[in-house]
Amino acid sequence: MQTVDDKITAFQERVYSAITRIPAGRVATYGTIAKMVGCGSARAVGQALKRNPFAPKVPCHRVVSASRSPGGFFGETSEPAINKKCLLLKKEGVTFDSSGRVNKQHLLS
DNA sequence: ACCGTGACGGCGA
DNA sequence: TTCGCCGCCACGG
Repeated sequence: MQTVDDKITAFQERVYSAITRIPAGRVATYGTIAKMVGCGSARAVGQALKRNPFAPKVPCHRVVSASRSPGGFFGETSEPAINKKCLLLKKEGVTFDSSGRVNKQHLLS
């Protein structure tokens, strides 16, 4: 990955790489990604994602919380940002329940 | 080098 | 089932 010369740690690059593996119409939880990169903390993944310098390259919108909550979007947990994220997922074929939570059937292992 | 913060997760009330 | 608290990891100041 050398699209930009941003200086990021190997950990972040690792996280981005894992997220890139997520197919459209599917979503993964921060915890799952954490395990992928060999980390036991989903928080660390969130930190890396919020810094995501590869915005369109890395589909961060396909990453949700284990509670099936949308999570955040570009460092913003506000309604508008989340709304945009959910809209993108819906576009990819992801469905949500009445509570606004992602259906687990879309969860990637 | 140290402390505080944060797109979370799991357990308990 | 929902709300709250504590715990983990990595990063910025």
